[in-house]
Order: sequence, then structure tokens, then C-alpha cells
Amino acid sequence: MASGMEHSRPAHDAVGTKERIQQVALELFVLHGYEKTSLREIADRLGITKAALYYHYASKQELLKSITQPLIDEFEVLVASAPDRDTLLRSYVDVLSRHQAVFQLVANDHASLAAAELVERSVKLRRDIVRQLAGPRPRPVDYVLASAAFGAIAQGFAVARRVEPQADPAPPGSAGYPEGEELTELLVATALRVLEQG
Amino acid sequence: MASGMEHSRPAHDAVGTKERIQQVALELFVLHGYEKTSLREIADRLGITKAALYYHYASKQELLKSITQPLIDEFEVLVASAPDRDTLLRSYVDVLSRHQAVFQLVANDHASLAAAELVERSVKLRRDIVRQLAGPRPRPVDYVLASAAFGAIAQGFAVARRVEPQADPAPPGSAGYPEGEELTELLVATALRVLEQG
DNA sequence: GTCTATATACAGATAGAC
DNA sequence: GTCTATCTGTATATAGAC
Repeated sequence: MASGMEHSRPAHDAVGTKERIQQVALELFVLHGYEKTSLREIADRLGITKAALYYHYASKQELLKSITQPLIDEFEVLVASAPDRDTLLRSYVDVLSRHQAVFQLVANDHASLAAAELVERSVKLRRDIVRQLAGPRPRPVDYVLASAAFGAIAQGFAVARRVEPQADPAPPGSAGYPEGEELTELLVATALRVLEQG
Repeated sequence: MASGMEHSRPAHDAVGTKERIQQVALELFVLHGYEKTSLREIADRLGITKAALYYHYASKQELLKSITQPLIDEFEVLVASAPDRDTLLRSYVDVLSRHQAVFQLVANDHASLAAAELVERSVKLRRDIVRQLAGPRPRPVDYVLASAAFGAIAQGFAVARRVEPQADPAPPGSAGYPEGEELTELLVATALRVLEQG
């Protein structure tokens, strides 16, 4: 409390063990799913034992929660700020980029969402986001279009970032997918086109 | 071989036990995920024992395969017929409608796709469909848009059919979501708009 | 902070009676 | 076609030494 180093890592460990566990666990969860991934597998990959994992995380579920929390937290902050439609879409792509792997996990493995006790929060999130997108006094069709817009962004993003399972190395006879600002603009423009179809 | 009833069910059972097992299993797989659902749970819900399940299916995996096969088969037939873009999209929505629950399973639980050994086939399917959508000599951006179009259909459909986990009963102050032909037209039109954005 | 050893639970699957 | 009983494997999790 007095040295000014209270929050630093043990000097001999560049990246904390806790963080390394999260990285490896996330990788395996995405690859094989949360339920199918065992703590033994995670421990082996790290060169430690199962028991050691329990020193850092109280349970497999707590490990999962620590991994998924940041994404859902950030989404909730974003939605609470209630930005205009354009900013919301752009920020959505931005969050997707920065939490790519975690998004991939919860999007493709609903069992992990349930295990992390995030189903309620994520349902509420999606509902709030769709509401902000659909605008004031939305018709039912506006809800469908708002969801379609989100699906378009997520899927387009997944392909462009080759985030899909066993994605192709590259499309034949082409340079490469758009990325960065270019990709963001493309996806946002696509979403807007979908929304304005009503 | 001679009575003319060779392929009929035992007379005392309106719907065959095999089919009832599939129905219950699918329901639970969608709800809790394939890995998390135990054979005991399925058997209990049916009022039989685990051992009885093994009379009808050689393994949990075989049960899963028998459930997922029809969807992937139908998709492959559709793609092999190589219809025009409009017909392809319309048929896609049609397949989605008729195999709603199975689609929901494989879309939200990649672990089940893997367990059913359908990853390769479904990756190839998606690639072929996207190619047919992207048209001749597609640029990378066309691939992204084609995938976005699919994402839009799948997500729009999910909301309209209230297929999402814990979906809302109905949007506030509205009659209801589009359905049937109306829904198909909406989703196909949306997909086309996305594709023509390039 | 990591280890060995172990407790406990439940999964998928099989044998054989009825 | 369904049952009881059981085998075998592996999972999460804990106790206690180092």
C-alpha cells in the first residue's frame, strides 16, 4: 500500500498467469466449445496442472465469466450512451474488432452464454440496440430489418476477418478482404441500406 | 416382405419411438446445447431409460447425425441445382422455414456441428452458396457482401419467427411480425439490396 | 504458486433378463 | 422394445505437501 507497486505483477512474470490462462482458455473455448473443453486440456497447454488453475480461478464458470465480462460490459456502456444511429453502428463494429474472439465464442456457442449467466443481459442488450436502430414508433418490420442489419454486420465481419470455422485462405484471384476503416465503412453502409429498406 | 405392410410402424404406436426420440433430443439440444444435454435427460423426458435409447440409436453421436442430416442434405441438393440468384435466396428462406429448429441448433451450437462431423460439408456449402451469390469474377468485397446478405436473412428470420433465445413476446404497440410469403419477400429483397451495394 | 493424490459425481455405453 | 445392473472413463473440484 506504500511502495507504489501494489498493482504490478511479480517481476519475474512478463504476462501474469491469470491472463495467460484466459488467453489459452478462450482459444480452446472458441475451437471446441465451452462444455467440451476440459480444465485438463487448458492446464496441459499451459504446462501446469488442473489444481494450479484453481489457485487463480474458483471454478471453470468463474474463468469463463472473467473472459466474457469485458465484452458485455462494453456493449452495455455503448448502449447506455444512446448515440445516433451512425455512431452506434460504427461503435458496434469497433467493439467487434477489439473483442473478436470473445464475440466469436458467445455468438457460436450459446451454451457458453448460458454458463456465464449472460443470457438475460445479452437479450436485453440486443433488444435495446435494435430499438435504437429501429427508431421512434417502429413497425414490426423495422424490428426485423434492424436485426437483419446486425446479422449482416456480424457475418460480413466474420468473413472479412476470416473468423469463421475453417475459413478459406483467400478468395480466388483476388488481393484480399477490406480491413480497418475500409471494412468499417463497408459494413456500416450495408447496415444502413438494410435499415432504410423499410 | 409379402404383406404389403413391411415399412409400417407397429400398429399400437402412432408416431414411432425413433421419431419421438429425435423430437425430444432436438428440443433439448437447442435449449441447452448438444454437449450439455445428457442421454439421461432425454430418456427421462420420454419416460424410458438410457438403455432403451441404445436400442434405437447406436450412440449419442448417431442420434445427433440423424437429426442434422436432413438439413444439410437439402442444402446440398439446392446448391447442386445451381439456380439463379433470386431462386437461390427464396429457396434458402424456404429451407430455413422447414428446418427451423435444426438450423437454430447448428447455427448457435458449433460444437454440435463438429460432433455431427458436418464442419467440412457446411463450410463447403457456405462457400459454394456465397460463390453463386457473388456472381462471376467476384471481388473480395463481393464475398463480404454475399456473407452479409446471408447473415441478414438468418438474423431477420430468427427475430420474425421468434426463434432467438428468450425472444420478446411482441414489439410494443404493434400487430405482429411478417410471416409466410410476406416474410420471404422482405428477406429476399433485403439480401438483394445488400448484394447490389457493391 | 504449483504440485500429487484423491473425493465425488455423472457421463456414455454394454450385458443380459424379461 | 424396454428394463436393471454395471463397467469404464473422465470431469470438476478439494486437501494438503512443498
